Amino acid sequence: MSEIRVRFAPSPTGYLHIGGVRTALFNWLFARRHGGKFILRIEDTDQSRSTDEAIRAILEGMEWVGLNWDEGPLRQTERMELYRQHAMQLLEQERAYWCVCTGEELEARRKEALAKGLPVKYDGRCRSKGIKDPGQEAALRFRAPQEGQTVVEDLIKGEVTFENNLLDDLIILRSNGYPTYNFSVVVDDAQMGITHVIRGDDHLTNTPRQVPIFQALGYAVPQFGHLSMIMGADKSRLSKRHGATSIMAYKDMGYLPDAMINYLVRLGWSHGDQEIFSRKELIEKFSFEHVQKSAAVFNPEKLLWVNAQYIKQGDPKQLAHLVAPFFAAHGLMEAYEKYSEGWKEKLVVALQERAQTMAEMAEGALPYVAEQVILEEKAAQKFLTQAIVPVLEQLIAKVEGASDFSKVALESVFKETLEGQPGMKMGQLAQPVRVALTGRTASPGIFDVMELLGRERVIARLRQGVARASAAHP
RNA sequence: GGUCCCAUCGUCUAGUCUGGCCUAGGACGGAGCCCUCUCAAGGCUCAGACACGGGUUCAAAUCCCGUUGGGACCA
Repeated sequence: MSEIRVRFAPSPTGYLHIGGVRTALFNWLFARRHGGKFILRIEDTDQSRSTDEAIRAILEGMEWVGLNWDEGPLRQTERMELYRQHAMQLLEQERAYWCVCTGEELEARRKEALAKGLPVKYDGRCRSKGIKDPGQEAALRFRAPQEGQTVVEDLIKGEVTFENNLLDDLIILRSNGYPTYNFSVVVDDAQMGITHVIRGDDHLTNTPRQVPIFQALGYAVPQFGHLSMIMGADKSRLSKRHGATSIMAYKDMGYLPDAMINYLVRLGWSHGDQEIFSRKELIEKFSFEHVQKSAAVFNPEKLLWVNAQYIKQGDPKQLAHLVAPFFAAHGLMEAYEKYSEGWKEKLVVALQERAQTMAEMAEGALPYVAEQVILEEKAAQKFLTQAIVPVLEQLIAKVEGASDFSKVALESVFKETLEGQPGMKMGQLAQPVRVALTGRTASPGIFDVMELLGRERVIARLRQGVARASAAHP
C-alpha cells in the first residue's frame, strides 16, 4: 500500500472540543503508527458560523495536546474554485443537473411525502429536464445511483450496506454558488489523496452519499472508519451541559495533555488491561482492530485519576514549571517564582502524590509559598489548645538549638520533645504542629513541611501557634 | 416517520471474529481492612455485568433470528 494519508477536518464554529480531539487522536495515531501523513483541514465553507478566532482555538488546542500535523491547515474557503471545477465536471458528464425547484416547492412536497408515509427525498423532478442555462436561482444536484447497493467496508463497524434507491439526488452546489458539505468533503479528500477517512459515526450515513461522488469524479474511494461518539452521563451526546467540553478548559483546570490523550484514547480503544500508555507505546500499539464500536460515556472521575497518575509519575522539574500559572488565581505567582528551582522541585515532590490536578497542587502549596500562614479556624480550635503550649515551647527551643535543619535532625528533635512528655504519641504533637505551620489538618509529612518552610518561618509560625493556643479557652 | 449504527459490572473495558481454558478478568468510582504524624499514595478484601426471548450446538457472553433499549443521520 502506498503512503497512508489521514486528516482531521474540524469546522471552526467554536472551541476545539473533546470529541474532536479524540477523532484527531485516532487519525494521528494511525498516521504515526504507519509512518503516514496527518493533515489538518479547516472546514469553513459555512461562513456565517466560521470565525478566525475559532481557527486559532483549534490550532492552539491541537498544539497543546501535541497532535502535530504534517500538512495544512488548509482552508476550504481558499479552495472554492476547486469545488466549482469538480461540479462542472460532473455537469458535463451528466452526473449532475440543474434543479430549479424552489425552497417552498421542496418543502411542500416534503410535507406531502411525509403525510403519505413515503420516503422523504427529492422526487427527481428536474432530473430529466436537461436544463442548460438555469439563470439565477438554480442548484446543482448530483445524479445519485438509484439501483443496487452501496457497501462500505468500515474499518471499525465492518460491512455496512445501504440501498441506493433511498439515496437522494443531493445538492452539490447551492444556488449561491457554494458547495455543500457532502460535496466539498469528497473533493477535498480526493484531491488531498486521503487514503483513510477516520471520522465520527455521525457521518456514517453520509458515506453512501459520498462514495458515488468519488466514483463519478473518477477518484479512488478511500477507506472509511467511523468512530463512535462520546456521550455524557445521561447517554446523550456530550455537550456543555455535561460540563466542560473544550479541551483548553481542561488545561485551565490543571490537566496534563498526556493525561487527556491517555484518557481519551481509552475511550473506545484498548490494549488488554493496560490503562496507562506513553505516546510511544500508543503509537506502537494502536490498531483499529481494538476500537470499540459502541459509544462511550465520558467519565470525569476516571480522567481525574489518569491525570493524578501522570502527576505522580511526572518529572518534578517540569511540573514545577507547569504549576506556576496556577498560583495566579491566588495572587502568588510572583512569590512562587522567587523560590529557587531546587526548592520548587522539593515542593512538587512533596505534593505530587496528593494532587489530582495542577490547580490542586498549587492550592496545596499555598502554605509554603505564602509568607504568612492562614489558620483554618476549626483546625486551630481543635489542635491549638492550652494543653499543647508547653510542648510547643519545648519544641521551639529545640528547633532553635538544632545544629542543622535536615529532616533527620528534625525527626530527632521531635523524638526528644516527645520523650519529655510521657504517654504522648507522635500524632498528638504532629497535628498541632501541622496546624501551626500550615494552618490545615492535612499536609505532606511534617518533616517535609518544616524543611520546605525553613527554620525562620517554622519558628515564627510555631510562636504564632503558641500565642493562639495560649489565648484559647482552657 | 424512514435509514443506519450499537448493546459485558454505575462508568471505561478484556473476552466475541477463530464457541469449551469464563463459577466472566482488569480499571475508575463505592464499601471495608492494613500501612501511618495528618492527608494522600500504596497493599489487600468485598459488593457489582454477559438487555430480553427464541434457536443452532455435546457446549453460547461468543454464531443466527426476533424483541426491547440507546444513539446517529435524513428531514
